[in-house]
Amino acid sequence: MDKYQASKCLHCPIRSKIYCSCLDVENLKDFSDNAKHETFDKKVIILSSGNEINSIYNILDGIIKVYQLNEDGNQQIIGFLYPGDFFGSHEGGQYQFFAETVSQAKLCKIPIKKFRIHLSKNAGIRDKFYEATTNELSLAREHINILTKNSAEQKVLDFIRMISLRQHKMGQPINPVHLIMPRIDIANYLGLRLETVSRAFTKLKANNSISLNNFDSIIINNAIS
Amino acid sequence: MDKYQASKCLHCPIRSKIYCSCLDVENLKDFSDNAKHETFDKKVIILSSGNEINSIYNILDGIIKVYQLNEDGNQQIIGFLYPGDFFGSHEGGQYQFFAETVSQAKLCKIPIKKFRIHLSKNAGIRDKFYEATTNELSLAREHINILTKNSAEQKVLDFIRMISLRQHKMGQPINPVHLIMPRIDIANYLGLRLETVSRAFTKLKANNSISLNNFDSIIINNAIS
DNA sequence: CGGGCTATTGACGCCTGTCAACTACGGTGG
DNA sequence: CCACCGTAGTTGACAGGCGTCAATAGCCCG
Repeated sequence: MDKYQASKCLHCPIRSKIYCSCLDVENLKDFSDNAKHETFDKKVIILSSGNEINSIYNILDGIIKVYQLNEDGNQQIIGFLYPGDFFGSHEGGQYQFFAETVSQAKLCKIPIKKFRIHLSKNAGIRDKFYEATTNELSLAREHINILTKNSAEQKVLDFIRMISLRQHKMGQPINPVHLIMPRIDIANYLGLRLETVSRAFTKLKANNSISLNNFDSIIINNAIS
Repeated sequence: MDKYQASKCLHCPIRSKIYCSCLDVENLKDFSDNAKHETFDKKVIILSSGNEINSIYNILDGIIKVYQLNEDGNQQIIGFLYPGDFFGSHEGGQYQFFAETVSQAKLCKIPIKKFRIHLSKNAGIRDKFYEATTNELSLAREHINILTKNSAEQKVLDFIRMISLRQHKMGQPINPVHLIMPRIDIANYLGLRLETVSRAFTKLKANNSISLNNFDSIIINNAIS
């Protein structure tokens, strides 16, 4: 069992891209003992705002959307997470957001109590973790930048570029861009309606800014402008 | 000199609302020795994106706007800071944003090297600092929530409420709300044009949602809806 | 009193939201 | 294998809201 667990983290496909990268073999084994891999179907809510924080999740495979409910009870998507991202932390007793699978997903789940022990005794993890938070902050600000663009076409193009860079960071090519999430989620993220997003795609095709293979496979024709 | 410096932090009007609150007398004196108070006119750029990080600033009095330049070179305001807020940190070698005074402002400036020494040896400050970063993150998400509202009227009303809460956190009453920043900055923050913001104010007055004393002194008539 | 800056208001065209119809794709059951 | 249905995406028509350009009003400061 121990052997299997240790190898689980040792052979983790995303370890180099996450806070665990700073762990030595000893600590990694400790992590392995506590980490549990789970697979989820699409459209499954992993955690909900207001629930007691009990675990932190690393994404091994698949895409997760993170959203809040605004005062009217409407969903507001604040981000899409990819393999190598994690979610579920951020002090305080309760989760401040919802996390839901967009596609089928494989997650690595670590009890928050165990995780906090690592945080307290390992400065490396602490730093990585702080870094991850500031990274979230810059993603939020990038989101803000997109939201203040004044045409739907520009917002959608920026969105596609953002996803393109995101998948590039995971070692995949810039093109084609795979938009796994449905149009309605893109629209929500951009503060638009799905019809408007659909029209923006049509215009971008007409512009030759992009080409579509399928709904979800897009080629950005011009890196500029 | 030392005596004056120590009393500077001891009598600091915002100390209870900032990371310094966790300092004991000894460390406070150390802070005092390094902290420098400076007064700035309105519309003065305190720090610029891309510049080497050399100081961290606490706001003693006045309002600061924080902005980025997007790819077109346009200003995008990402926040307004009030007394008790600070800015200038966030690891990496360079500032990632611009900070500019909106009103006349009084700041407390601390060399980053000295500050990092405190960070490394004082867990209390470290925690407070991490907390401040997550707080920034939730402010950014609140901003995102406002930006996705689909009417200008709603955006402006949300903005006024946000500022109202902000000044309440500083111990001032909810009403009247003082909008120190010009309409053009509000418009920029909300992703609108200043004419649209102006019209939104007019509509909100007609609705009886708000009343205006002056341009910058506003009463929210109905806390609900 | 005059000049410059900021805010408001007006006119108009375009873009986005809304409602609705239609198409494309995938899965299920006969 | 095909018919059917449900879900997701596209397209159309129309009205209202926002951006744009322009003129006017209000305020501060010299």
